[in-house]
Amino acid sequence: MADASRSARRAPSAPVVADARPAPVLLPPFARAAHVPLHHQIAEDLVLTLNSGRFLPGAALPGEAALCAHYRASRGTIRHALAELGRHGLIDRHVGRGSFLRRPKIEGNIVGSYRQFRVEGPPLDPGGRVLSLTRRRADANVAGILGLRDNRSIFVLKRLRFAGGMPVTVQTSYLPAALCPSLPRRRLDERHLVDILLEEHGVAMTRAEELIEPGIASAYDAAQLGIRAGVPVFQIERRTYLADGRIGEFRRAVMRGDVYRYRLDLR
Amino acid sequence: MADASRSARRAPSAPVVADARPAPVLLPPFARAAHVPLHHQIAEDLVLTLNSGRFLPGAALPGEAALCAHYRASRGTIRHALAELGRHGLIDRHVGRGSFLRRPKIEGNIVGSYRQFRVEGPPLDPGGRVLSLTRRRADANVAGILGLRDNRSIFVLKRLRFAGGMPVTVQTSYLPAALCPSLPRRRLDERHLVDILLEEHGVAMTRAEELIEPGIASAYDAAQLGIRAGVPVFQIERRTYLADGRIGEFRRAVMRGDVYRYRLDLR
DNA sequence: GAGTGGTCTAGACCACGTT
DNA sequence: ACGTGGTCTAGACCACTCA
Repeated sequence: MADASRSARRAPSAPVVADARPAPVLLPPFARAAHVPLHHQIAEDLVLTLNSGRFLPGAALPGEAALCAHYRASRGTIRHALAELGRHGLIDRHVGRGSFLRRPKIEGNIVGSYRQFRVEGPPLDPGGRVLSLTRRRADANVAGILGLRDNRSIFVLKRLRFAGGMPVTVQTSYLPAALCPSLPRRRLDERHLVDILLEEHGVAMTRAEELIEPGIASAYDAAQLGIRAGVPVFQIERRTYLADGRIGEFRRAVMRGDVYRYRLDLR
Repeated sequence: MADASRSARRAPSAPVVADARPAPVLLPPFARAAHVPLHHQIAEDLVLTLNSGRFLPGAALPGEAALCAHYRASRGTIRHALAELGRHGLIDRHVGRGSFLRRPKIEGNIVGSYRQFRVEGPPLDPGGRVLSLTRRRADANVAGILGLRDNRSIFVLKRLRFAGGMPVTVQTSYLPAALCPSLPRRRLDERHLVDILLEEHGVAMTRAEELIEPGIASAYDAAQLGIRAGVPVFQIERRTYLADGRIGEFRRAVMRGDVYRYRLDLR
């Protein structure tokens, strides 16, 4: 079907307008290997073909039936491979229309197609130096963020944290006191907050969300971190959620920009 | 099997040590709805159950066979749902052992389990004001980054880019001239570089990688961006790759920190 | 109406880990 | 030896899109 080298598709009676429809994807011969999952081989083969640069974005892939024939595989296996490509953002799939080589979105939106991110830098040591730990009533601001009524009791915890012994981030955490009647200073020196809440209070933090902005080290932060005031740092807000959707911790952190950076992979 | 409420498992002759093996997951009754894919209903049901807080991390899920019976669905459907949960990082799966509620890794590593990131802020307009466009020989630095031999011809393009008419980022791009014999200033005003390379030179950029650091606006950047010198900005390095792995563009950018921020979702 | 991808089933064989 | 998840097949019905 749909052999693009045939020019007959270009409606002979209509004026020849640049169709903007790229030539469909043509697959090279395929030989399956042993000892590696077939769906994986097929996915790899398709990735190689589609990334070869021989086809334009928007090009139509063969239908699933055609792929079954070409790869001599069942539809389930083909669909397994295609689903993988779809998740990786290499192709778009539409019922009733077909599968298409994805248009590169790398620039269109500021980031169209996600991929992965990493934080590059040394891993944080557990715990850290407790700079202060107080229990007080939530003001309207914090109460709003934590989703509490005003005047509820909260813990405010300031810690300096290290990576391989080097101070790298100053964190101020706000926690509803209801979650953890006690919060011994000692434990916070050497353990992750997440672990303490889970193992000593049965509170599971399942999800977190971070907002990252550039900032400038204040004199106070700089003194703690051993850097000069005014140098660039990351300012990070984190909300950590409990299983039921409530916020278990709200945290503001200042992280050294000379030690850490974020890496994004886009496709 | 493995009914943890039976205490017989705790080797009666051995001393009673806390086994650390959490109670297995017990599923509530399930009734399927109409008009929504079964695998999706099952996945949702499992998410709700696992996130309910009734089970500890590490708890074993029923085997696939048991799930088939419980949900009265075929194994393919069950596996479809489980694969989804696995991808979302809610469960860990191990051949020969089973599936388990995932242990929260949110803090252990600086980021144990990734999820997604977004850039929050207005989308970039295509094109932008060309501040300068020169063609010159690559010095050792740029040649090294682009993977070229010294003295190869490159384009150096400085652009001010906008979002909804507001200047938001200053970009300096380095491109091997071999990719695009011509690079008309005019086109760069109104089109994405990626699109120009693809449609006018048949060069497809398939992948990009960004490094993000905090920085401080220089007097020059600030003037272009309409902000004060010294305010925090993002400094972004981007390498964009061709299908064959070569670098098609190396770019340094300064982006307003008061307009954009990064959001990470961790699980 | 023909072709597309989405869903679902039933059954098979396998390598792996535990016991 | 047994149960686990991983792979693969063959066949069915559906809703959707397009000509």
